[in-house]
Amino acid sequence: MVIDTRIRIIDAAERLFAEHGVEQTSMRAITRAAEVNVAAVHYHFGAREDLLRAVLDRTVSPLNERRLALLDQAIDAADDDPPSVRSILAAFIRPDIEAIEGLRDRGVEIAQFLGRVYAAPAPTVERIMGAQFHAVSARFLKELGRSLPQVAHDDITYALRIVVGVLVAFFANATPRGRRGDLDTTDVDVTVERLLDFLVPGFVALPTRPGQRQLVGRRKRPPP
Amino acid sequence: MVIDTRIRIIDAAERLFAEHGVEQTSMRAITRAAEVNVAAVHYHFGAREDLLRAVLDRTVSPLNERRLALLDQAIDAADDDPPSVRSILAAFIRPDIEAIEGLRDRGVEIAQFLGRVYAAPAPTVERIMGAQFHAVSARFLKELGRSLPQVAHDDITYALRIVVGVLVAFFANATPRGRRGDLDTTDVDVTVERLLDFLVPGFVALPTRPGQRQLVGRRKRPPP
DNA sequence: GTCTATAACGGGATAGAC
DNA sequence: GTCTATCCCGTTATAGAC
Repeated sequence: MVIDTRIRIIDAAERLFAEHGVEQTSMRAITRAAEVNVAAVHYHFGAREDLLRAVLDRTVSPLNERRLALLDQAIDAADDDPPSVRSILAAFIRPDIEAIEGLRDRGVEIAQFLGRVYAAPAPTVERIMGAQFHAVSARFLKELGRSLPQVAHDDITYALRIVVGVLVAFFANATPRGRRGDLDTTDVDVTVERLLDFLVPGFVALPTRPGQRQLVGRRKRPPP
Repeated sequence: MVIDTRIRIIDAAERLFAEHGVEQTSMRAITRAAEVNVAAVHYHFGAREDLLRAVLDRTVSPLNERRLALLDQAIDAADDDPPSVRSILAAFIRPDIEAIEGLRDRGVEIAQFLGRVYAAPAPTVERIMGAQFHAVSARFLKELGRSLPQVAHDDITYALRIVVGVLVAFFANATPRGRRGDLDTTDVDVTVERLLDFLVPGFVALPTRPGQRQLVGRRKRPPP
């Protein structure tokens, strides 16, 4: 074995999926980039979708595991109190920002990849990741509900969805290697805090129900 | 002419682009749906990208025109003062929400279409719409800068990008015809206000420069 | 204006030699 | 494990009959 064909294929696929999108990347493009024969990928993975599964398992699944781990940490750190909305959202956001930085060393512009996967998952991606995404968001919704007892469940769902959208926009426009000095993500802490500064106030402004104990800044619904 | 082949083609293309994405929609699928021959589209439009241009011109461009018109209205309504951030953002997001409702009558699930176009525009879409998107956002950035003189230009750019992300999230999850009672957009006013309630606090929390006259709720950057 | 037929190509998958 | 050769499909685009 030269360097392990299997790994070379996953590396190339990961990079090309990120760059051009899953559905726009042909197996031939992947094998060309990996300098491997077309048949090798069928030998090692089976069908195209199985290769996609291998890539998502290595690249996206760990992000969700880390999200849950950070959430548990936040809960522990808060003792018996419910953790702050900020700390919950930090657990949700941070793994992606870390990944953007970390994967640059592998030459993978993961940001746009995640943007696409989160925003408009291709049917194949949906099949593979759907259950996992659902489980993670269910867990975060539960914890957010505990920290915001006066906010209706639907409103929290809605707000978390917005968080995902913000990540998508953030990723989709993250310039490769910070070119154009555009969206600098080189300092993970700064980037996370900056996003939280924008998002947390939106959660605080969520409408509260009768026994409101929440905060200021109530919103007015327009006249009916 | 049966009903005008040209229109039938655009209608079908619009619907399929929205449903499956631009790059995933073949001309054959379009002509099948339009019950038109494959060659007809070449006769009427030329190449595939020219058809795409026709669809975007009819569906997305009017949204940007309306954005600018609403922005002008907001400026007029504020007399000589700079308009509020809320009114500027309302002008930005309202046309999309209106379109989601309006196009349902044509059977077009425009929401997912816009989500894809805004989040990760295909290269072809980028070629066609890039300049227009840039012009519109430049205009809004200018006005936001006037209304938030103490906020750095980069931070406003950053925040507007987040707004786009919020729209993307909103679109991506808007269920067809409000099925699953999920994200109800039947009342445009309510939907717009709800989004603004989440977004405006984030703008208010943007960092201000020395001569700050802005507001409360300052953020801390983490230690370097 | 609308059709059929076909050119020219790229895609995923597999059989079978090495 | 890895290669070549090939099958069969769907794609855009065009030529030419009607």
